[in-house]
Amino acid sequence: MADGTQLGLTAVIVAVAGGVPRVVTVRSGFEIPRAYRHHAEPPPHRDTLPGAPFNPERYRTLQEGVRAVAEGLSGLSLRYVEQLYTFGDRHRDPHELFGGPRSLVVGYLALVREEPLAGAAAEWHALYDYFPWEDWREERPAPVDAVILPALRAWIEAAPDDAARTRRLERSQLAFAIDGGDWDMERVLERYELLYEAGLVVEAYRDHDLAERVGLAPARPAVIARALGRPMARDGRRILAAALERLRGKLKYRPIVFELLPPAFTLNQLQGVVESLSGTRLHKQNFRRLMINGGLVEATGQFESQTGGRPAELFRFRRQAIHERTSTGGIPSADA
Amino acid sequence: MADGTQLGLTAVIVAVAGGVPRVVTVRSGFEIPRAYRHHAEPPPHRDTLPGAPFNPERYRTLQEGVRAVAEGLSGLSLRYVEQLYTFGDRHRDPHELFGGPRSLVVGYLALVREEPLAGAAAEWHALYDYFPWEDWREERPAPVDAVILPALRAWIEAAPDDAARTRRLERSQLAFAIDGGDWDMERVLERYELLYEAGLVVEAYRDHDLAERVGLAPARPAVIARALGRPMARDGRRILAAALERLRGKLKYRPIVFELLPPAFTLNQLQGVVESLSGTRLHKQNFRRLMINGGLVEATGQFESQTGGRPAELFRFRRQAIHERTSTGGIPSADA
DNA sequence: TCTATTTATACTCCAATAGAGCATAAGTAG
DNA sequence: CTACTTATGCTCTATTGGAGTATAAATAGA
Repeated sequence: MADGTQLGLTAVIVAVAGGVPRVVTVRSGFEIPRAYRHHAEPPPHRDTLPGAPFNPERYRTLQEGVRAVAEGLSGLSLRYVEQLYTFGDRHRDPHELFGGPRSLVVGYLALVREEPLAGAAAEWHALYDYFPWEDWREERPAPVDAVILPALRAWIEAAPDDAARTRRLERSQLAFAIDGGDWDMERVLERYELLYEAGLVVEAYRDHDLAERVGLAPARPAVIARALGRPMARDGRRILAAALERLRGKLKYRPIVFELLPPAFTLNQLQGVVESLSGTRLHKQNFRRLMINGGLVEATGQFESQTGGRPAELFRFRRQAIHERTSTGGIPSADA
Repeated sequence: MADGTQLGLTAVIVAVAGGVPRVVTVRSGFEIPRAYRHHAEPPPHRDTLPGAPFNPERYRTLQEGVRAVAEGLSGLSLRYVEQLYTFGDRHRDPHELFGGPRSLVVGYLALVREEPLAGAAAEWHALYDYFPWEDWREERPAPVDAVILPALRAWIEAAPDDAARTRRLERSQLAFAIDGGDWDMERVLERYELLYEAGLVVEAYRDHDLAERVGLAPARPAVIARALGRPMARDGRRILAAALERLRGKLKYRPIVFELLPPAFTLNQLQGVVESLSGTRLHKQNFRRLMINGGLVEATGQFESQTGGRPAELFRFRRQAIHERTSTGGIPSADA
């Protein structure tokens, strides 16, 4: 921009296959500028969300812009696109730390049916590799008790004053259900941000370290307790967290899961996709009841026999359901 | 930006007093560039949302940026700030149509307790002056049946082909409950966008007309059925619609109303604020039950006697309620 | 062929919640 | 003292949501 900032568009492209939610990443083209080579090695991790600077001459809307970029990089056809958030914090991007312009990124969520990737440099990665603390389908994720809670307690204690301590404690309660309370599956972004601030994800270290090496005031404390999850280039994981949060929130009241499924599917497949994204197990019979009585799906009369048991009827999404206020679109409660 | 776009920050500052939700506007400084004066008069309507270009040197985050701008222009202290959406459609801004750079705007929602405005050029305006079809507290708003539904039907008929007709019909059903169905109070932005496209708000005409005068391809059909509601400068009403939609959506599950109220309030005041924003009437006894049993508020033991009847107990917000998963934060159902 | 196992589907039970209304309390205005 | 207004307490009932039981229809292996 005229004022020395650059506007980028970034897409979180999500698909689910075999109960595993995945996201498209591309190889990062980031190189540390020559002038700074003696300061630092290139960051070791390169998973990058597909994106590009916005070209205002070419595209009438931002959404057209991301669509073109994301479809170009991945070779996929996006079935659903939704704006997430615009990120513009200083010092969370190595480009900027090495003297590049201040970068602003508009993040988008895109849903597709999983297919092999055409783009040379694009690949699918399991979503929960980036957020191992978010998948509660099998059991309470091990890192929560083993790493996160103790580290958060230490971080709370280490607050500079009482007011800060209280704030840290309240945020930890809300995001991670520290000291009892319920874990709210939707607060994905809050959890990531807290882990970043508490120094539990590598990106916090990277940003801090780079800032220091190029002589800028560190944005965050340098205390790194332990790195959790697979990192991403730039601010990628933060955008990804926003995407998962939006997805989980929307599952409850808008029928967007169907964008991830083939035209005909069994109720078990449907449930599997919902569970994989929401990160919890659901009560099968109630899920059934909700989908059918809620009018979200209708039977096709055809059957799938590769179920490993009794054949399952194939259903299709009832498009009219969108117009019916009763349909919650939804998710029943979690189930042990 | 380096690529000929400009990034602006815009705030929708909302307060409620006496059952009337209001929003801060400033006088627009927009002048038609000299070179184009012979083409057009300045637009007649000047209500403008407070905003300014983002200064990346000065502010570490976008949120710091809007805060400073909005507090500076209004003299208010913002109690709650939340990013809404980033708008970047071409041809929806007179600045751009007259040869200015492509403008991108990050919209924010801000909540305050209503106070007199210090800023010279800032003033409060009733929110529903801009969206007369959104206030269902007293009765079904007159413009819906008198203007909107007939005009939408004509617009649907006038579609260029069958596919477009179907799309227009489905969107109208969803947004305006055309042909029966329920009016969904939350779909504020969808309704505004539809009215814009159907030529029922003056902004559509303004954008089309300006585009034509400066020799650009018209972005929208020129058919203007009738102008509804008070217009705003630039893309203001669209951002305002996004703000109201977010507000209505959030009322249901996050306790944000309290940001609009004094520290102690009667349940009737609380209900009045919720009703004024959600645009519906609620069942008083059930609202009471939900607030108290849900643990959202606690009695102070003090009483307000200026009620016109039996004195009402004053309550305060229970901050801990945020941590309790049970509290819906919420709104009971509508009530005739 | 028979049996164990797996998955699908139907149905029931019960507790919690939400919508609606009635009744009473405690003020104010005439 | 009466009529009216708003506040507050409580009940009744239909709906919904969570959990469990029972039955159906396939496959795999003895």
